[in-house]
Amino acid sequence: MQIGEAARRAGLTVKTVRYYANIGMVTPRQDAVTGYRDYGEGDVAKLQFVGKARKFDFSVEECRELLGLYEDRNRPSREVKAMTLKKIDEIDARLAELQSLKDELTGLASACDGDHRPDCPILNALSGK
Amino acid sequence: MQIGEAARRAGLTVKTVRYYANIGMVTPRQDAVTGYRDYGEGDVAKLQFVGKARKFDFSVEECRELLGLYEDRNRPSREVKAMTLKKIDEIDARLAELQSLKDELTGLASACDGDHRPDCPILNALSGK
DNA sequence: CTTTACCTTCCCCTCGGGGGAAGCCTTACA
DNA sequence: TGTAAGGCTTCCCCCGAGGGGAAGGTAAAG
Repeated sequence: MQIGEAARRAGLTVKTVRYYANIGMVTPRQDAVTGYRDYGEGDVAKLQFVGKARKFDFSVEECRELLGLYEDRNRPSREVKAMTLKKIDEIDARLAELQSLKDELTGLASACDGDHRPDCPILNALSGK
Repeated sequence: MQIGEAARRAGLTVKTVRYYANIGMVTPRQDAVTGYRDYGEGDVAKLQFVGKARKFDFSVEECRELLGLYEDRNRPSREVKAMTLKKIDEIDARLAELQSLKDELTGLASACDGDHRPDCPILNALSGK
C-alpha cells in the first residue's frame, strides 16, 4: 500500500512515516519505477508499534531499540522490563520536578493580590528582592 | 563589566547571555572600538531575573513579557498573576499526563516477569496483541 | 485532455541554546 | 620583543521529532 494509507492505518502523519523511513526505523520496499514507497502489513504493524511506544514517551532511539527486541523472538523479557523501569524512573523524576515547581509558583501566586496595584510578590521573587 | 563576569554573576553561560543579547532580551552597551559587550548592574539584574523565570519553566517569550512588566513600575500585578496561574495550569496538565503515563507503564512492568523467557506483556501491549 | 489527488525530494523552521572555527584584544611572562 | 594565555567577537552547524511548503512526477477519474 502507499504511504498515505499506511500512515492512516498507523494513526501517524505522512511526514512522520516518511521520517521513520529516512532514519531507517521502518523501511518499506520502494518501487524502482515510480519511487513510491510500498508498505506491507508488517510495516504497518511496526509503525503502530512505534506510534504506541512514542505515546509512552520513549524516544525515537528507544523505539528503535524496542523494535529490535520486538523482532527478536528469543530475546529475554528482562531487557524490555529494564527499559520500562528506567522510563518510569525518568517520569518520576520529572513528576517531582514539576510538582515542586508548581508548589513554588502556587505559593507566589497566593501571595499576590492580582489587582490594579503595582506591588507584586511574584516579580519581587524573580528579581531576588 | 565583560560578558564572562556578567554571566558568572547571573549564574548563566556566556553562550546563553550572548543569545539573550542577540534576541534583544537583555541588550548591553557595546564598545564601538573593541566590539566587546559591556554589562552594567541593571543588565546583570535582568539576567538574574530571566534566569530565575526560566527555572520556573517560563519560555523565553514569556520571560520577555515578564521582564517588560518588571520594568514597568506602574503595571498592575493582575497581569503577572494571570501569567503565573496560566503556567500553573500548564504544569497541572503535564502532571496529569505524566501520571497516567506512569500508571500505564507501571501496570505493564508489573505484569512482565523480566526474566530470560521471551514472553513479554510490554511488547505485546505495544504491538497491540 | 485536464483536473484532482496522490506521491517524491529538497530546503527552511521550530526552541534554547551548545560546540567549535577563525580572528581580534589585552595582559603576563621569558 | 616575542609569544602564550585567556578573554572577546561573529559565523555556521548541531540537537529532537518532525511540520510547512515548493517544485515536480504519477495515477485514476471525469
